[in-house]
Amino acid sequence: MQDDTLSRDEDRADAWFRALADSTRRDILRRVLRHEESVSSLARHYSMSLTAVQKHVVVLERSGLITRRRSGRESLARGDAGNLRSASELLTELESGGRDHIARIDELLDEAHDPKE
Amino acid sequence: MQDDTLSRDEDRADAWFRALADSTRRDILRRVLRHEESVSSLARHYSMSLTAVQKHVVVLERSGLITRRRSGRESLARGDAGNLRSASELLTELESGGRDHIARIDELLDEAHDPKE
DNA sequence: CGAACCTACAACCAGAAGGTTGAGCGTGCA
DNA sequence: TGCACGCTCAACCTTCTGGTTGTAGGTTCG
Repeated sequence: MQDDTLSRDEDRADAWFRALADSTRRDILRRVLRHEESVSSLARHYSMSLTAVQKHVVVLERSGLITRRRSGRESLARGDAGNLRSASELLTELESGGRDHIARIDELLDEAHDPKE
Repeated sequence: MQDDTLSRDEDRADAWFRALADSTRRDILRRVLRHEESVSSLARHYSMSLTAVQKHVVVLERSGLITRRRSGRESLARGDAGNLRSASELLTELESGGRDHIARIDELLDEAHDPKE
């Protein structure tokens, strides 16, 4: 469970959209895009267990849409605007239905950075 | 087949990103954004059963990212640029903060005792 | 030190996802 | 008419998801 590099581009896109396909995770992402927040602080906003929220944070982290740093006993999460923008641009490219947009999408995926290296 | 209104906005967003979180479905979407294509024609591009591809098309259709029309014995799928744009804009909104949205969600959660129905 | 706090992780569970095969129905055509 | 084609649906299987509870380790502070 620790050795998946999300090597293939399509896998990375899968992870982005899968992470976004849950309203709780989108809400967490909105929050940590504005300011760093700890897992337990995040958990107080939702009517589910701390563990459930922690799992959502892990999903977001592994997708690359957020990063985390340790501060004492807290784990502070922050949104990764770069990767979110890459996901957004991938959609924009789909939207414009460009003929050679597939090559363009490869570019976008290539410039996305891996989570937690 | 169109009585599933996906009433809440968040449910619609869930469906959008869930539909996008699969590389086969993204590929189908790319194709039908360019030109209408039948289910069996789409299926010829992939190494899976017709039924599997048909299910992917149904997922895309129910998410609103594609529409279908009947032509004789064929079911022709076409990408819905409007809803795809909405999904894209939702990401852009996330990207740029979305303060109002968070406030509104907090209100709703404060009122509702049972979120998530 | 001891207590409270934050995080992590394992085990478990119900339900959804993604695939298969097989049957069946409407449509087009030789 | 008969038959191939395109699609749909049901049933089934396996894996993944999203939630739970319980246990435990590291950190802060009285």
